[in-house]
Amino acid sequence: MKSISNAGDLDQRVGRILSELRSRGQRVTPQRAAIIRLFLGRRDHPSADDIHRDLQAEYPMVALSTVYSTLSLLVEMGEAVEVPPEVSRTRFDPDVADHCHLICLSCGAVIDVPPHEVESDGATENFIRARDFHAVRQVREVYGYCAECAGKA
Amino acid sequence: MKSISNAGDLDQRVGRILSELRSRGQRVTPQRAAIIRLFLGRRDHPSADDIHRDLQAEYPMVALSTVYSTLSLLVEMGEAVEVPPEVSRTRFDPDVADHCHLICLSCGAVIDVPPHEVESDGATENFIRARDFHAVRQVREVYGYCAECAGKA
DNA sequence: CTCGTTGCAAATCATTTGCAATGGA
DNA sequence: TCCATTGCAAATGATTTGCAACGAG
Repeated sequence: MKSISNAGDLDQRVGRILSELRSRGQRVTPQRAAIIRLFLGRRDHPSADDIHRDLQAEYPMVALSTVYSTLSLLVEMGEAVEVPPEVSRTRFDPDVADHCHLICLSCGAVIDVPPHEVESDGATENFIRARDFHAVRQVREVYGYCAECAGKA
Repeated sequence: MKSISNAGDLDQRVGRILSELRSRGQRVTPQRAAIIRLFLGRRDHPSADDIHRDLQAEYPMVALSTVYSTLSLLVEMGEAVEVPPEVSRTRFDPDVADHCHLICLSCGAVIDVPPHEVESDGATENFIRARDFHAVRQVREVYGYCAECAGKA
């Protein structure tokens, strides 16, 4: 279990990111800190709008565009990963380790396959190297229907 | 080499699809036939707009919305696969076999990894089965920078 | 005090939709 | 003939952008 599973680890990661922001000459505003803490604490794959909505309770005045810009910043820093919008909007994943997603084509749910369930793929690695492709992340996306949606169909 | 590599195979696949359309009670219009033939003949991953542009030469009056609807039809029939819009727009892949894509985050290029370079992943299959997830396709998406873009950076 | 950041509203851009006209089956 | 399909234009919905006010460093 190397994942961020408790408050201590979360605070540590948030702190590290805020420091890195400062050292990059960028500012740590209350909005940013709130967005980052809330996002990193989630164990699912929220959209920018999800984050924005969740923020309303404590910070009613955070603009959606600020949420977008902060999430982009995290992606740029390698602290978040985008899950492409198969069903409507882009989702963001605070787990940046290479892993596998099961994406439901009906409800848009994104289910994580734990890393230890995913085998590495030596042959593909060789191909990537041969092509001189600089991989930054890889995700196996399995598209289909989750148990619930398959039941309804 | 089981892929569609020559004109005969292409015509055969186009014919099969047009027949299936008719048998589904749907109509085979000149626009549809043109879009389908042009799309299936491509060995890359065109966007709806790419197809529309290529069509202008021979069929100046095909609407972009018609291209969209025809491509959706192909996806629904299992004759095309969507590549989610990591960089701007959705691309469509006429190769529906499970395979692997290298997606360049800079120029948006989609490079295919030939099927025989991709190992199957037994552990993930087990997880999928255990979750009762009905998989319809899986694509390993490797995000990064192609040789050309990496050179420029 | 300085600029990076914010909130807002307007702009963009891909994709979808409404609808009357068209033309395959 | 009948109804699926078309072209067009307008609508949608996510994301981005322009800009003046704000506030962290």
